[in-house]
Amino acid sequence: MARAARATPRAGPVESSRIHDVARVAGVSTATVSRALRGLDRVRPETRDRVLAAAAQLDYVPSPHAASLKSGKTRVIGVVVPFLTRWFFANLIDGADQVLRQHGYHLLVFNVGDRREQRTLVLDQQLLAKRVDGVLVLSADLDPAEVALLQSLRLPLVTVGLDLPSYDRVGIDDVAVGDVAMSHLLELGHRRIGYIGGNPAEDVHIATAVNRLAGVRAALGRAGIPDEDLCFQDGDWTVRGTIPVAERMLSGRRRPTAVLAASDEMAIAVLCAARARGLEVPGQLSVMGIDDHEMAFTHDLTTVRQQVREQGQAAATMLLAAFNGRGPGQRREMVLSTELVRRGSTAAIGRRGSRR
Amino acid sequence: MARAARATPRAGPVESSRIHDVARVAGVSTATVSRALRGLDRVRPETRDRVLAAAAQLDYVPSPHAASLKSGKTRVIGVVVPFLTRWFFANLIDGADQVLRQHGYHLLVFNVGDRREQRTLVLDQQLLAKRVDGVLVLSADLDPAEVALLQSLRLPLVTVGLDLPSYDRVGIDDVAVGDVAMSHLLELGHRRIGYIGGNPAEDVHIATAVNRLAGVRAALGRAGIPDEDLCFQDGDWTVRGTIPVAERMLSGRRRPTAVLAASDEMAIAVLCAARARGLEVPGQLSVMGIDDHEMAFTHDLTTVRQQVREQGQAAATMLLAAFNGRGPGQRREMVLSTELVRRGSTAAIGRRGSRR
DNA sequence: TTGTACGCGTTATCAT
DNA sequence: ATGATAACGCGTACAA
Repeated sequence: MARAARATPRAGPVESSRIHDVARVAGVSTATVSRALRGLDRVRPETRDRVLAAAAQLDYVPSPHAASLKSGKTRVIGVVVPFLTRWFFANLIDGADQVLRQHGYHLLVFNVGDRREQRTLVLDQQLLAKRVDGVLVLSADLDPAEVALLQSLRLPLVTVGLDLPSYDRVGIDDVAVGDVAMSHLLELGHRRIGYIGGNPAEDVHIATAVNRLAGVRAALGRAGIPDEDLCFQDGDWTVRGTIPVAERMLSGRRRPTAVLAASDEMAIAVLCAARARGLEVPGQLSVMGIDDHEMAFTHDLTTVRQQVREQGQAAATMLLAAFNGRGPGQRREMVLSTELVRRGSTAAIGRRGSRR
Repeated sequence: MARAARATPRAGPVESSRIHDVARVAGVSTATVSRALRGLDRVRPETRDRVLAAAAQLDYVPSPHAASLKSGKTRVIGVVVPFLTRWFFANLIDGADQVLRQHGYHLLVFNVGDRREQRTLVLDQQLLAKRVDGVLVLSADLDPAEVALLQSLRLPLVTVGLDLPSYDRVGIDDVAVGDVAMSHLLELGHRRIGYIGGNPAEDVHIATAVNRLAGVRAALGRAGIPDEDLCFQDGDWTVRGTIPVAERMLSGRRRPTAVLAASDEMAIAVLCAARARGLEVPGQLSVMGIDDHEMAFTHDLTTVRQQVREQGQAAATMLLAAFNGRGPGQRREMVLSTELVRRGSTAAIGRRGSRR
């Protein structure tokens, strides 16, 4: 504040001031400066004011490196994420960042990609060990060696969208989500149904893929749908990658009357494939996704909403709790609610249904 | 590598080894260890091997804080960005990250939001000063005080999507982009045309808004379109925020036959508004965007493509060049090419045009 | 309540 | 080619 207010940036290289300078100006020792600035007690109010004034005057900011060296704390959180650019991950990070920033923490992003590149992460993890106070792992499936590595760091760690035994966890009930979604299609009278799930052989979203599929199967089982009425395929969670899959599904002999995809991106791919084949949605084909991706409503896509940003916030809050001495008591889990969002891409079988 | 290979994580807290331990095991001094590990010369190959072996055996990783304290280098880049979650910024960051990671740099994200919150950044900038070796500023318009602050840091800095005098810059030719887009609609015979631009009073994308508008006006001027055939509105670059704007534009007495939006997100909002009013695209209304957002093709949206990830990569490369002693010679600018992408949302006036 | 002095783990300088 | 040692800037016993 004071800094920005000073309207006259002096010329010449700015020698950033050190704690010693503040001590000199305030007429105290460096130890007192340190205590005063960090709000510790055992400092006379009057002295504290003098120190604060001197610090403000000198634009003093402690060197984080020197502080870390001594204290072992970095006020930096490592975020391990497979993709920065996907809606889901960007929103998780955004939510976490908002909370952590408020508490004076910064985010160091470890954009590890899929498993192939992830190897390069291993070394980074080492770096991570001495660079960060805690770790957020977002939907990146880790192999046992990597998990062992993380454990050896003995760092507070919270996962989102995956289940690492013994670590705090934030997520949604993916089984219920799959069930709710499929149940919606069943209630509309659909029987010949396609499902595009995540590929469990992939490296990301594994738990999500497995659990949503389990929910889907549960709903189908209750409805007593025979297997020959089903068409299951695996997608890669993206629009582009799923289009060929969707085309295959829509071109079969016994075309389904409804398709559920495990993500909205994949559902949008189904919409594209349907448009390419001249199929009317929802007249000839109902399409449904999961997530309520920010673009879902632009396609009038029925879906099951999850609160992504909120999950990021919750994960960050858990991490902060771990810092504030919530001992290694028991593991914490937080499951956020989800919600069916009916839009125009699904309709009762036989009815024409009108899309907004 | 060696670390991950060791299949037996020992129990008990892992005392990470220090340079002193490596020196002891290798039978040399810490100075030699430092030289050997950093690939400096003046180390006998044989000695280097002994050091490397000892380091591997001990899983030694240098403390970045201690190294930074002494060397002044952090191997961290600060990225100042208004929004993490928007496609454009996420892809810029992703591109930059890919290049920087390869060179051993990490990304520290400064998600500053719009101007209101940005104030909180000011203090962070101070932190930034001692934490990072360089700065990437992405389309965030900074007020004079903030610019002065950045300058006082004397740090290498590259901007993307804005023009900070005297700093390296990566971008596209937004004037040409606006011109090309509007020219496409004009060539299709449209005369009554709507334009949804960015609001120049906003804090982000200011230069983009101004320049694209200038290109649009240039094309209109050449075509001699009278002002009464135009309808200009400002959007906020997002789908949600632009829908009311689009609805207003489509509900006027003299509805345009074509609408150009300064971003694909805003163009998608126009498509939503058109669908809500039952307008056929492109039969009754041509719609065009700019960017080639990842979702543009799902709406079969004609647009002008820019290479976003590549801009991030280019900016990172420039920053690296600045580190490698490209003296303060002259300022560097890099302008990436753009390309008209014709899809099904635009058609010649009067013709029905068929959407895929 | 305040000051002194040491140590955090590394890099850089200088001597050998 | 290698080693001894002094910083780097801060936090914190411990002494006063």
